[in-house]
Amino acid sequence: MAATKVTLKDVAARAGVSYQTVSKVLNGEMQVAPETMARIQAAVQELGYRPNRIARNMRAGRSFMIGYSWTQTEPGQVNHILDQFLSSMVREAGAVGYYVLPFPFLEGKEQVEIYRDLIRSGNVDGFVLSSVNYNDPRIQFLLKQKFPFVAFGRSNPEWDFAWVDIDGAAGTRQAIAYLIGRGHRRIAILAWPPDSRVGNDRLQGYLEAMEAGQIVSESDYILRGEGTFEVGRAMTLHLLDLPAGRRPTAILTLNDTMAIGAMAAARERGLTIGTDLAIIGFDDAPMVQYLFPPLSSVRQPIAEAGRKCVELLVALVEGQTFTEKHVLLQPSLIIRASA
Amino acid sequence: MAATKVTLKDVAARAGVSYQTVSKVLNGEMQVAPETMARIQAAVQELGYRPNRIARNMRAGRSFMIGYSWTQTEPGQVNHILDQFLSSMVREAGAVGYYVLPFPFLEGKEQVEIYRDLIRSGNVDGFVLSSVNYNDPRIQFLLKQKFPFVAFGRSNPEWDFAWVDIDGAAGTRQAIAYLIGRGHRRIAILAWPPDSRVGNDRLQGYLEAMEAGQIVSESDYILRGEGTFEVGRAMTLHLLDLPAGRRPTAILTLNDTMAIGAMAAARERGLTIGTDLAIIGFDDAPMVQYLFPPLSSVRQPIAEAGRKCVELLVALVEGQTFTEKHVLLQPSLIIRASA
DNA sequence: AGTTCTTAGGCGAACGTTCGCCTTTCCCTC
DNA sequence: GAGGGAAAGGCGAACGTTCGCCTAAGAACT
Repeated sequence: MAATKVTLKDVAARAGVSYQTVSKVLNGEMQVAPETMARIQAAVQELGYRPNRIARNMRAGRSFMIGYSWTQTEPGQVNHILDQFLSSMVREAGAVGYYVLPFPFLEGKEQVEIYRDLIRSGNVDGFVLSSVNYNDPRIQFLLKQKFPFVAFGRSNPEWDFAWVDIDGAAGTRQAIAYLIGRGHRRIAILAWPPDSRVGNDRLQGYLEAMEAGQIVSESDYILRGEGTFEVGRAMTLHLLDLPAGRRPTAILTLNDTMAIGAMAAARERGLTIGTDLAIIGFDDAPMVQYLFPPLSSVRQPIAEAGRKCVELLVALVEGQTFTEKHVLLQPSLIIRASA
Repeated sequence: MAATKVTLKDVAARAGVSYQTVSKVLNGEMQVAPETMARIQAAVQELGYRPNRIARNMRAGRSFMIGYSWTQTEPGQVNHILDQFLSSMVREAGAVGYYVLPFPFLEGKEQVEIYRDLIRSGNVDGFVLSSVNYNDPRIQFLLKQKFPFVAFGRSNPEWDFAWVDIDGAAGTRQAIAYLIGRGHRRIAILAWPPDSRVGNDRLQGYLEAMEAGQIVSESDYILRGEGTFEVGRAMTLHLLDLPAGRRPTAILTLNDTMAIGAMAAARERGLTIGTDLAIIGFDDAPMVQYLFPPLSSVRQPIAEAGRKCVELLVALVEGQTFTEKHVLLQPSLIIRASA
């Protein structure tokens, strides 16, 4: 095996030049005689030389690492996002000479400490933040430190920072417009508590689309709660217990888990999903296409978001002047049998 | 902001000692006068010093990084594993001073090249391998290079390497034993092609449990195919079309996606799942508890596997003599309404 | 009184790069 | 024939650590 690491000096010795010359030649910073070039390349090839990344980073005073951490989902929830998002970040980062460094996600006061530590120890050149919400302490901290970062998700509008987000309102607008087009008028939405920025964004789309369809959105069609199966089921049962003329004919939920809860409730009430009651979810988790009936849902371009986050961050880190520091990606409505 | 990084020399200047002394004191390799100690600690605190990880690694000649890559799932499949596995690796690694370095997963000939590059560039001290199968070229390569790695999953029995795996046969044994205990005799299994080591392992458990229950396992109850919804559905339709007296009363599948396909098939034939036909899946994906009816499945201790992989790898990297280089973890059967 | 031991800390070197500046050679031009 | 410039490459230094060895001074022992 390559028991002993091959260094510039080994290559230089074999090629008969100084090791600094090898470095410059390999980095294209120097013109050498063609035969010297050939000797160096041969030596590199034969010894299997690769520059030591640690030494290089040391010299550069940078790590070429992008810090990323994510909330681990509680059991019963899926993080189908992670695979796509992380994979695309890793790929995009690799293409421009960076790596992604995952680190544990902590809640509360300690959370910012990890970021501080990673910065001070020179472990990362920048961060990508996930699960961003209002008043995010990480954003506050990083802004104060003037340390490069890109948020996947928006936060307080008065803060000035780079972000990539999915246009949730556009997603719900599409869904509602579709339902209206199918003749629905009594359309309910299972939304999230008002402290969720993502939830508010998506709810906003519902309101806009209802207004655009000239439908007065009744307040008892707007229910808020945690995005779980149980909450989705309970809310739906509540809606289905309204008097016949007031019972909604369609329900939009802000995630798929709630939609599955809604489907369970509809089944309990003996309704046929898709005809008696239309249901549309959000996220398009991989399995929802196999539900009975297959669930219509709003799909988010996650991989694209990961790419964009890295692209923006690298531009920031390398001080490039770039056009836009905000990227809003469009989700798409996937229609299946449930609506 | 900490525009300029704080180094040992800054701390030393403020504490009035040489920077090497600061280093030794912080690493507990030197006794100093209590007041000197206090001055040093005060300086560290005031300046917010953290050792530069790159410089430290450079000196150590190691990266303290664990390379990891995973197969990105095709759309329609979930990688519910990744979140748990990666989170637990990151956590465990962090606890012992390591980080996890994700890198792109490539198929084919290039795959080994990435590993070679990461080794030569000193990027990682070891690897954790996922999606291991027979004749895995990565294992062959790393064994030849004598480079530390731990596989999550077994491979060719004649190869001697450290691995952590889930006892798939034990999982299917439990499932079949349960079905037999419930009075089932005609039990089919939807298995995978014989080139899948994981699939063969799980199938083996089926065979053993059938034998233990003194049931002759009929070859037409053992179907093999890709682990998709469509294949699961098609195989199940085939089984349900057997003559009445030969039709299986229970089906075990090697993953949840096939089980969901099986459920769809049963529904198409007008059967009530759980009573007319028992179905048990494998993996216990987060959403299967919300299916109708909720799917029984075999749950794997993924987080524990991630922890163990890191534990073994670090022991290998640091040359510790350790007891066992093979860890076999036990899955558990989760019974819900489908069986 | 000389020797050894212990305590407290200093100093140079090294890890593998990259960067800036220097030297040598050769060719061309006036 | 002196001067200039390009081409080809060498050399020292630095990034921030850690490590091994050295020194100075006082205490303790013979």
